[in-house]
Amino acid sequence: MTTIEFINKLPILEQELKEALLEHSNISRHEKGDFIIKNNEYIKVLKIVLDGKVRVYQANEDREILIYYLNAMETCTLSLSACFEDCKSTVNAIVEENCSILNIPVRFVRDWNFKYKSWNTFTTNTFRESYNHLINQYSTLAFQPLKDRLFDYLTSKASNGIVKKSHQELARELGTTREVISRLLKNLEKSNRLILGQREIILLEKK
Amino acid sequence: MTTIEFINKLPILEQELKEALLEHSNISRHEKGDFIIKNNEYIKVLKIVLDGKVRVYQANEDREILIYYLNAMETCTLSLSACFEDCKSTVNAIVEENCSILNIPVRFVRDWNFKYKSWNTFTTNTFRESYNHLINQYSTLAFQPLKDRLFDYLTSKASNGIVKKSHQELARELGTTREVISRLLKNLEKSNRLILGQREIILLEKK
DNA sequence: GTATACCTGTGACTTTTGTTACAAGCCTAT
DNA sequence: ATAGGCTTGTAACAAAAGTCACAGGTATAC
Repeated sequence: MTTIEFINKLPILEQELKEALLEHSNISRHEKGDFIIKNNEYIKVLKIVLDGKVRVYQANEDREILIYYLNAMETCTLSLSACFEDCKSTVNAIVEENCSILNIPVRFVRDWNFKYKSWNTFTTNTFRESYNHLINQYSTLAFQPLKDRLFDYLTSKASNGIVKKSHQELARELGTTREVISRLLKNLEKSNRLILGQREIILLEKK
Repeated sequence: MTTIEFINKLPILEQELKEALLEHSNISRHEKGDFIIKNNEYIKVLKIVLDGKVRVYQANEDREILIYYLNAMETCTLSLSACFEDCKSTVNAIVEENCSILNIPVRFVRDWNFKYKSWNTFTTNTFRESYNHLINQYSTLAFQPLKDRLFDYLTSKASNGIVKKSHQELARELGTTREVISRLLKNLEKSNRLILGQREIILLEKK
């Protein structure tokens, strides 16, 4: 995707803003495994994924937990947040599928926020949606047993009832370890809620 | 606190905005135990606490978890979020100390966001700070054992090394049950990290 | 093919957290 | 002073999650 194609997909009305976006942003390409953002590094640009897929997560010594995935046309809310105050990242972002990223220096993002109405709407919506989503994740984490979180997560990620992920990946996404996921999946299989394959899980319940 | 006193404490520059705030907002007073916001109700006003204290939390059948406290001069980020899209609350908010609340109908909040620069800064900062705070809470919840979360929470809430809360209150704030908190506190006492009293916990470590 | 890295299964055990049940202490209002 | 409600303690048990150790399967690259 080119910058122009991207801009035309955004709900942006102002011609001037379109030109500013073209002038001040650049596109970078990244391979699977590249780090886009590292914990404790300063964030200097707003990152918008044009295509591919990026995993944004927090890590402690031995475990990780997913904050969000960035898919095509999605904006990294944390780098948006950083646009309004110089700060270090508290998360990592790693490329899961080769991707193109639109980079916009933070000062423009900040300025445009009051200058262009559609940009203002864009940033506000990004914050709002991310915040609401995170609150839900938070109380799910607090209240739901892992078994349920796992099953719901599979349901949400399935396409045609199939999830193509390894147990290790699921563990990283749900903040636990591989063995625990394997055990829970096996239990779910025994109760006929899914079928396990090699890097493949077939769900037996419709949404 | 009056609306005018409040407005003068805000980092608001535009005279016109000050007048609009005065004209379109109202102050309501609430007693301890009142619900300000209930789960599943529509949010129609932005709520800013002028004084007193409000607890905003999520609940499931038998447990609760704190989202945030609103103290004097603090804004309910979730009601701010609701200003930009009609939606139901996913949380409850209950008055913990008698309070005055400034209520601003959502349509003004939305309009002012692009009309007045200082209001725009105010809303953006509110979102940014809340989002960053919640991300931290999230990974703490995912990775830290309850014992550590409890101790850190006590440290953060202590004034002069003392926390005046019952075990039940702590359980509600940390998303668990009273018995669990009692047990963990007793362990912490045994390892000389604090001293337990009646509705009082004396911390034995400096920050 | 075979080496290598990833992927899955699983038993045994530990730790953490939640549940149930009950006893007793403290505080406040009448 | 005493009743009722909140507060704390605690044992015993159950369930959930994490850890360790090892075995064997699968896929891919050379």
